[in-house]
Amino acid sequence: MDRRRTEKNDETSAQGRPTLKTLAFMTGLGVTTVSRALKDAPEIGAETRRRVQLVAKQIGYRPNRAGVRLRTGKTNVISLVLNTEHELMSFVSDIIYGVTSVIADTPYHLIVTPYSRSQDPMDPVRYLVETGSADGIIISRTQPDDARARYLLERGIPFATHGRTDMGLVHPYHDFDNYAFANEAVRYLAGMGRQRFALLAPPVGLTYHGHTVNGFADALSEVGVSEVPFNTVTIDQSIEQIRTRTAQLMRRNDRPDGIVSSAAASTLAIVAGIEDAGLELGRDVDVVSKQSSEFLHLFRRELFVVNESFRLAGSELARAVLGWIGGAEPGSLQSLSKPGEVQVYRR
Amino acid sequence: MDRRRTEKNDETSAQGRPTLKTLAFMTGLGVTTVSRALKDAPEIGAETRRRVQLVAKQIGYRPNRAGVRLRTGKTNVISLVLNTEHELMSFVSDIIYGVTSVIADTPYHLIVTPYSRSQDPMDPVRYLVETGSADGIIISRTQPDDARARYLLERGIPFATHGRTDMGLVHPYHDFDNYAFANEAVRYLAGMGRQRFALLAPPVGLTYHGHTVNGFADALSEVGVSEVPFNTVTIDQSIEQIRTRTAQLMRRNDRPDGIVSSAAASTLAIVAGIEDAGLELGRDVDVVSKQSSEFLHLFRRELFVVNESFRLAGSELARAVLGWIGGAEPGSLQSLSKPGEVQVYRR
DNA sequence: ATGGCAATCTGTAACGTTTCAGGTTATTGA
DNA sequence: TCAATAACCTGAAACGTTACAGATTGCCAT
Repeated sequence: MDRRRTEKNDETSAQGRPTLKTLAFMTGLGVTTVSRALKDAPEIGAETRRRVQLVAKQIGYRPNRAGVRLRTGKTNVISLVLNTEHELMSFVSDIIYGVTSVIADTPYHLIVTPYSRSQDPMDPVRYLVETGSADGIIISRTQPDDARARYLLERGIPFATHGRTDMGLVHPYHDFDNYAFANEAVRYLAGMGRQRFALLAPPVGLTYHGHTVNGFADALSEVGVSEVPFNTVTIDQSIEQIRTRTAQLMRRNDRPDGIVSSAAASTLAIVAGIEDAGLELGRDVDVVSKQSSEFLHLFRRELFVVNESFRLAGSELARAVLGWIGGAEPGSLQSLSKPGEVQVYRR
Repeated sequence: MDRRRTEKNDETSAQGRPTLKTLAFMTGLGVTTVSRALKDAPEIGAETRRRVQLVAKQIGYRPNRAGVRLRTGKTNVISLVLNTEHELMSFVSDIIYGVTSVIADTPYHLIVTPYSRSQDPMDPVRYLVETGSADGIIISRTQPDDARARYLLERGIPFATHGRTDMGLVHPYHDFDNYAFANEAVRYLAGMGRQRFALLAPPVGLTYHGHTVNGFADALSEVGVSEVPFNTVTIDQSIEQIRTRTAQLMRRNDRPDGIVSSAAASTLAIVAGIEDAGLELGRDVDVVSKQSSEFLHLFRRELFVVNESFRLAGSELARAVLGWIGGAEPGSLQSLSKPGEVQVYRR
């Protein structure tokens, strides 16, 4: 159906929402002038500018996104690309809140672009670029050699990664210092007299797996304690797999007496596994875990935790992308969040 | 900057992504014909239709969203309106996954429109409608007399609510049967011999608060047991508030020996409160809790749980909105999810 | 042959915006 | 006084799409 107004050449514009044409008619100016007045162009007289802006405010003019997008290619959209299967629950909500809090007083909208386990992580990114659906992109599950980052860098599309890459290319990112986390966790436990350490690491392939493993290994050798490997189990595995594997581990003679866990949900499974093996948290073994929201202390108050804020990650990432879109140097839009103190709840 | 191609009247179109004009040139047809051929209009010859579609597929033609939107007003966008402060963590991620899984093989994009505690919940909805930013809207935290639903109904904007309203107006919704949940929870606990019940309810004002309270109260009188009121504390309160209040409650002489909790996160606090009071879960008191992901059994295996799937809610809501947009009767797009059996983990 | 009709196809205009290439005044300098 | 100039303003075109209102062609009944 054709939405054209009944009057062919209407200047009445009583109906529908106001456009530049409406403003032009109301102010008696040309559409061009109105357009420029609204964006503070210098060749518009100061009074005209004020007048136009006043009227625009009064009648609640909002630029039509489709018009702008068609004409300029600017979408005013930031896309958050998420893995539907793997992302941690709190990750998604917190990061969205972080992003939206930054985006709130800008014309940007946030669209969520999902991809599933089976898909190539490049698919959603390629889709966004090929269809020109976003001005900026936020990606997570970053890899050391990340095809998506390379691709986006090649086409000059502003983006930010949650986690760093390691390809010698510079781009905005936000990351949590997982090296420091794992390192300090080991030192903390060693300081309590713990000797044999296990690490439940992030999935192999993601950059922060390396960071975590390195921080862990370096601390082990620095304080002179040994490792009991978790083998192939990572925080990406199911609760049941982690629980079973932990129980196995805890039944060995050389079982760990200190465990470092990279995710709060996995820590629940670890503790369950410990107790399945008939051992007691805080007596037979201590656990330091990352968490992104304050709830582990309710679970077992013997747990030691380090907080990682995904809300902060979301806002930093949004700031980074907007910064890049706004012309800032990509290299200046990188941030690394340091872990706080290990927190104790036991009393 | 003007993005116009270098050749004023180019039919070469080697650069940029293909448009209808490109297709028209390649097939030797008019732009109109191509447009109609792609949407299977009947007045286009069968062979022409196939030819155009073949070429379109070959060169990877994708309609320009801005063009379509400007011309037709169709945005191909569904907006999920979220309260930034209150929504439960798992709620957000699961519902997004549910929505995106349905939307995945449609041209729709999902945009997340946030609003904060301080804002009128109408604000984001009004914004979406006034700027014509979405073809369909999903809202949560539904109230019995919901201004947003009324508003959207008035302007004929397709939407679906998570939770029902109670205004005598018909619109799509998805809801979990919280009446049944609370009712069955009480019956279950009463069946174990529990006598004095407390309910940690959803926030007053939301429709499902009423459902939950009614299901709870009806069961109490049906099985002839009494209530120990939680008073003004609801699942919207902070962990600490719930914990403190629970501890207070548990120190009373007529303390509850059966508690029904409407949210998993709150249940953590309830258990902490119970233990703060020196009591033991499973011995002095039993708790039935809703949860949206399987983790409470790891927390305390004495907990009884009933699962509510927000992923299902997300997909049902998306289906409902798309159905309405597609012309289905709003009344036919309502679904109510029944709680499953109370789950036991204790062994 | 001719008028009518069905089957296909097409050009134009319009959605709301921005850019380009001027146009109109008033003012300045000589 | 007159040309040059600055300061402001403007119409037209274009982004990619779809609806409208025809064109064109071939075929059939008369």
